[in-house]
Amino acid sequence: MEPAIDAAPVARSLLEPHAAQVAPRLLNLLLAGADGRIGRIVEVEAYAGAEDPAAHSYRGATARNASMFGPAGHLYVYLSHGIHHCANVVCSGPGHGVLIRALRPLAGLTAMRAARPGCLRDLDLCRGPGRLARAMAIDRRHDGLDLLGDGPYRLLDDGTPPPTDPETTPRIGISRGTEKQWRWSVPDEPCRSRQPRRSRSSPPCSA
DNA sequence: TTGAGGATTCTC
DNA sequence: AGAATCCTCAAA
Repeated sequence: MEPAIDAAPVARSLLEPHAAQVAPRLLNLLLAGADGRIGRIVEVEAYAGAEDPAAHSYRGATARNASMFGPAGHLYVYLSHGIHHCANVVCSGPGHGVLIRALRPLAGLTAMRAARPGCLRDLDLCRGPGRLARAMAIDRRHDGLDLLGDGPYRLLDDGTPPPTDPETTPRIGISRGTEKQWRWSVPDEPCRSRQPRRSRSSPPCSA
């Protein structure tokens, strides 16, 4: 048996206003879903609407990204590369959202394993945005869903504060806005996503 | 109507 | 390094 988890809903005011302000606050909160699946948020990225060329919302609202312009605390889910779904928490800034990039699995591991056949280690179940959406059974049907109500997916606080010294790095997998240090993660957390493959054109890591 | 380009992951 | 895989959006 997994231990019971005592957690309370998150206040909507936590998601105001700017995604880059909100993102590090989400570290160590819980994402809960169907079949008792719960994971602790250990890696996030901020996307900030019209001021952020890397954001899907950069050029304004479209059919795909409409939920990014809706109420804070709702989900924005998109399909990446025609294969993987990725989940964001919408912030109050227009077109702002926080991409959840990795979770540490806490409960509902059986359901997560079943959703991710071929995943060998529990550490890897939610290690990456596409993987965690799969493990939590999140897809485009959940786009726009409120995470702060009584819905099937909820953002919860079990009293664990965000880290005082989160690791800060550039965002992963984008081609514009790469100068912004808008990726945050919990230090020494094994369930963070892998660093991207070093691109041919970028200089090797000196050592 | 067309086509280039993905907020990724897995395998070779 | 390359593939899988399909939706989105800007441009024509």
